[in-house]
Amino acid sequence: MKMQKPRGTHDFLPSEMAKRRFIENIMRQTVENWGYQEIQTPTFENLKLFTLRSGETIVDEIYEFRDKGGRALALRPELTAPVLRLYVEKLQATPKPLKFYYFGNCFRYERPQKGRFREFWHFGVELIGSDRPEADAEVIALASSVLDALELRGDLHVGHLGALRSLMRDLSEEQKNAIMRFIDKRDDEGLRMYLEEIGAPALEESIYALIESEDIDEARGIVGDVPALGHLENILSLLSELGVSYKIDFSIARGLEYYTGMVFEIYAERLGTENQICGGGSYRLAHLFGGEDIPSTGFAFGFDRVVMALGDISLPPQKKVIVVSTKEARVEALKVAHRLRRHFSTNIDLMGRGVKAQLSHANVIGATHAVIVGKRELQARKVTLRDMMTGEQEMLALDEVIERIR
RNA sequence: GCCGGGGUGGGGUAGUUGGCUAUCCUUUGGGACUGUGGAUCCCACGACCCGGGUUCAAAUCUCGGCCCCGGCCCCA
Repeated sequence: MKMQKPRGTHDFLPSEMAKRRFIENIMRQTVENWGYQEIQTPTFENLKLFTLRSGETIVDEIYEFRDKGGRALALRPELTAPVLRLYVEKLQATPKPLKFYYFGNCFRYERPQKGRFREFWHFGVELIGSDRPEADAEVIALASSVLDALELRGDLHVGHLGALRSLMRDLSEEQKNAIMRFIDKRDDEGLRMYLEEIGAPALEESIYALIESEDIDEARGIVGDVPALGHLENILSLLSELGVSYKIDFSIARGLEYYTGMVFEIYAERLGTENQICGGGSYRLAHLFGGEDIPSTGFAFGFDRVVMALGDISLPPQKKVIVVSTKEARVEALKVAHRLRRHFSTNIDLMGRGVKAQLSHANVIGATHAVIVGKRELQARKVTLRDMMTGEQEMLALDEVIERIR
């Protein structure tokens, strides 16, 4: 029986990898220019790191296992918790703010569909140590900047959980979280029934009025002049100054109980149901992992969805050299290839083919240049450079060849 | 976890009222062609997703599983 890869995973062939690396490098360059530094955490962590937070339901989607020492471990389902775990473990006494970025594979046991896999990649940043509007605005603007660098159009929605929460200030945490889930799911009927059940049907009208608010003043008219709105207003005006376009959206609930303030999501076109390519917000997690309470803001791009949303993109052309030789010049050809490999991607025949077949192969693999070494070249102490596009060729010294190809 | 559509060489396919050596294109390797690519011709390699059942006989019918695609649920 033929072996198959596990469900929901992917093999990436050279052309796909070239595209992914190209995209990844643009994202890296962008966040590094904003002063973020790369970190890497383990592929697996203690299971507890992911179950400490809200929602035991998420455990169903975690790849968990016991190692030979009986430790309960889990393949990471996301990277925010590991980064904050790292912060608490090693970096609490370092100058703030801390600005990190990561790119890594994550694992969730979910039903695969378009844009959703069991192994997928997250590219994200975490800004640790500031809860000022400038910090939140920077993270949003950075996400927007990543899209700009990729020349990808995205629909940015920004909200603040404080607005909804202040509407519900008289309810219990449990009730608030339940309502947030209904809103996040856009389950209008479920929400109405729940509000009646807890004896607060009057909330329905104001909740919907808030969700439909299109600016801060409108929201103020509903929930009053609460600090959350002032904070959001500051963030938004900074975004406007930076030329970032956004839509106010108080319906972003994110289902996450550790998100505390600003939240945002970015959607791309052409992706079907799973069209969210980025999610982020400000949160407090460090205290859950045994550290001092500290504010953080971050985002994560679903890298695979970004790749899909970009569709077919043309990559910068690469020089590709192949050294072609006759039998008597094989050793010299190896030396020539060795020299060329200090500068270019260079191939040499490994199949024992004749000159004609070697050139044919060069054509098949898309070589841009062929460097031919044979009896005549040996005698002249030169090599022949052939341009595979034009077919023009000329006998030159090897140093000249390197200059020509470059 | 639920619903729908699928699975034949590496890729794309024909073939199913059960029946001859499973069709064609492409790819790959070799040759025609021992110093010059893209063409042409020839040769070769290579497949019925897995398992059970029905049958003289299964790619074809049937049951279960696995996997793929799309949707639902969920989505830290």
